[in-house]
Parts: sequence; structure tokens; C-alpha cells
Amino acid sequence: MTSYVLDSEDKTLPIADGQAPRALLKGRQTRAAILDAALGLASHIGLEGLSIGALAEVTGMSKSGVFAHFGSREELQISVVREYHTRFEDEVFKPGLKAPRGLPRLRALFDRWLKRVSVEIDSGCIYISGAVEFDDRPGPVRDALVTMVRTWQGALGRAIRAAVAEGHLRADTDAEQLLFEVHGLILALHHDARFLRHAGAEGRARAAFERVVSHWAVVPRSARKHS
Amino acid sequence: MTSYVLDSEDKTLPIADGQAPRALLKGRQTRAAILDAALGLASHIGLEGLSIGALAEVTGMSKSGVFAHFGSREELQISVVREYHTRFEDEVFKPGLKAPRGLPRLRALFDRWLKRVSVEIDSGCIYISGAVEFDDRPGPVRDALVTMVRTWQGALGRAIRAAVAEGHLRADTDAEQLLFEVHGLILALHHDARFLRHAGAEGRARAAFERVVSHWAVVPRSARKHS
DNA sequence: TGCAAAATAGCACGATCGTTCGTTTATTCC
DNA sequence: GGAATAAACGAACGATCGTGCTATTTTGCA
Repeated sequence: MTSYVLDSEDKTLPIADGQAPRALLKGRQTRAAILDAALGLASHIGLEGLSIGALAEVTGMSKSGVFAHFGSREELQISVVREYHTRFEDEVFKPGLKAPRGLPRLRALFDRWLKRVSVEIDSGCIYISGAVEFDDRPGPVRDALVTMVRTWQGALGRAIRAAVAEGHLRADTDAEQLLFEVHGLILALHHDARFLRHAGAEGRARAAFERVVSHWAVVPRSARKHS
Repeated sequence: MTSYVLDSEDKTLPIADGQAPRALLKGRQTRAAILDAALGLASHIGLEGLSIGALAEVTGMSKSGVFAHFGSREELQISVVREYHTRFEDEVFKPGLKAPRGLPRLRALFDRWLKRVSVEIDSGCIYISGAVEFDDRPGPVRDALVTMVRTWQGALGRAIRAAVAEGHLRADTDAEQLLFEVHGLILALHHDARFLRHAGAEGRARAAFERVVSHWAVVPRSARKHS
């Protein structure tokens, strides 16, 4: 029995008891609103650019009011990373699972991933910007980011190996290598679309994906490789 | 007659007269020292993380002493971008030109690019981190970054088209597509090596590069494509 | 060696940063 | 509705930010 959710530990709130969160209704509601604003802010100016003051202004609250929900700036950043993770899970991972196991599912995952990185309005991928911001900054935020990215890459790796098991990809497929190259396509897309503002980047990424996949694809019937 | 230098405009210092910079010797010397420290700092914490105070502490100068050399923080950032550009030019572009025109030169350029991104001690690529930091931040710093990246990509594009002209790559090679994919490999390498701290990333990038290139390579003699 | 100019230091400014604390308002439960 | 509690505010803190000023030191040249 495989878990159908990217396993992340959300130990932020020890809500403990089974169903009804009793008194803390309004609190969690505004906390969610703050997080929503923080996500929008962070995807523009980065996790390091997040400031409690700016967040307070955007949400129409006081600085201390915002602060109280997280206890520290670092905890706020981690909460943003976690929130992004669950959204990524909901919009990329879970819907992708509805595609048939194997290559179709891998394709669906890539497709949704691609859309999230490129087309969505004002949504820079926090996995990507966070990776650059925190590649030399040890600490809990970096650790959280690494965990989330590893989780996502693990899910993609499973999808690739499933495509091998289904007979869609060759048995000697190097899943890690394929993952590396596909990831590069997403990064190049992010770079060209968001930074250079090139138009055709999405099409280039799709075309390259098909070519990379076809390299490891099982040839249908005839035409064996000549070497 | 092609220019053998990545064309960038360095209008920072109107040194004007022909040869000998007269009085401003010490000044430019310490300016270079400051820039050197700034580059090291920026490659760790990013261009936005650069602060004049931290730079003063590192160089053992006063804040105002550092400040006087640039006139504004923004001008400092731009100077850092320009300095990185000339270093990149010296360490990647110019040496690559010594390889024979065509595929060997393209390979040499990629090889040096790859090394600069991955192996060099404490040298995060400012092109990459800057692209993520400033993809949503209009202004002169972003403009400078875009100019430099476009310049480098233009040089790479020329190298690819030269490889076509030399008969090393097929005549129908999509230079932009090839460039997109190779760039993705560099980005994936940067991500895996610096952020995830994976070991084999460099080898994966090289292997993928050879495969991508071979896709557009002119087949030696026999074995035409079957479709 | 002395003089002009360049380079650097020192100090202070307003702003903003994250954070703390005591108070006040809003919400939930009996 | 009133008591208990959670949520939000407001003010202030020390620190640091970029950036002006005015001295002071250092440099380069006659």
C-alpha cells in the first residue's frame, strides 16, 4: 500500500484531538490569510525578501499581530515553504495521479509541473527560487526546502520506475539521469520565461521532454537500435 | 571581422585619455579589492544580500569609504555584475575560443561553463542566482543581468551555428532549442550540486550534453535515420 | 619637501528590520 | 449575558540598512 500523498510532517500545530478544533477558529483563519499573502509576496521577492512589516501592510494588520502567528521570521519562512508544498501537492502531484500508471502519468506530472512554473500568474516557483537563495545558507529553512524538493523528486523517480515496470520505458532506463534532464528542462523554462521573458520556452520544454523520453522509450515493434 | 570579446559597455569610469591613468591609482586598486570581496559575498548570499556594511567589515574599511567608490548600492550591484561578466569572459569564453571552431569549440565552452558552475570553490554563478533574484524586480540591475546573460547566450548560439557551418551538426539543427536544453543541463547541475549536494551531477550533465549534441550530430557515414 | 587633490574615516540622519511587552479588543464557551 | 481566553494592537527596543555630510588622512606630482 503506497501512500498517495507526498509525505510531509506538519507539526506546526498540535491540534491533537480528533475532529473539531475548538476555540482557535478565527486564529487559524487569519493565519491562512497571512500565509496566502506571504506566498504571493515570496514568489515575487523571494523567501529572504519576506518581511513581517510588508506582510502586515498587505494584510492590513499590525506587525505584532502578524508576528504572533509564527513566533519568528524563520518559522514564517518555513510555514511558507510548507504551504507551497501542500499547494504543489494539490495542483501537480495529486491530479497527476489520476492519469494511468506509467508513461501517461509521468507525462501528466511533467505537464502540470511545467504549467505551474511557467504560465501561472505571479507565481514564481518557491522550490526554484528557494534552492538558489538557500544553497549556501544552512539552517531550518534550507532543511525544509531540501526535504520538500527531495520528496517531489522521489515521487517523480517512482513515476519513472513505474513507467519502466509498465513496459513503457526500457528496462535499462537510468531513472536518476532522466530525472536530472527533465528537471533541467523545468529550470530552463523558468529561467527563459520569467527572467528573459522569451515566448517559446514552454514549447521548447515540451519538445525536449518528448525527445528525452523517447530516447528511453521502448521501440514499438520493428527498428531495433543498430549498435 | 568578428569581435573576440563579449561586448559589454563599461561606462563606469570615463578614463578618457589614452594610456596612463594619472592620479587615481590607489583608488582603482582598492575598488578592485572591494569588488573582489563583493563578488565572493554575492555568490554566497546573492546580489540582494549584499550590504555595504558587511562589505566594509570584510575589507576592513569604513562604510563611507566603501560607499564612496560606487555612489549607491545599486551601482555597486551593477559593478559586481559587470565584474562577474569579465571574469566569466576570461575563464570561460576566451579560453574556449582557442579550441577549433565548430563542435570542439562548443564542447570546450560547455566544459568550462560546467566547471565554473559546479566545481569552483565558493563560487555560485551570479548569472543563475541573479536571474532568480531579479526575475520580478525591474530596474538597472536586472537590465544589466539580462544584457550579460543574453550576450553569453548569443556567443553560445554563434558557436552552435558555427558547428553547423563546419558540418559537425546537421543543417536543420535548431540552435535555439539546443541552447535551451544545454542551458537546462547547467541549471540542473547548479541545483543538484549546490543545493541538493548530489555527487554525480557533473557526470550527468556531461552525459546528457553528449546525448543532446549527438542527436543533432551529422552521422559519420552509414546508418541513416529510418524515417 | 610642500601642495593640491584624491581617498578614507567619522558621525549622524531617517527608515526599516525582527522582536518583546503590556494593553485592548474580539471571540468562544458556560 | 458574563466570564475566560484567544487574537490583535501599539509602542518601543536595539540593530542594521543606505546615504548624506564634514574632517582627516593619504596619495601623486612639482
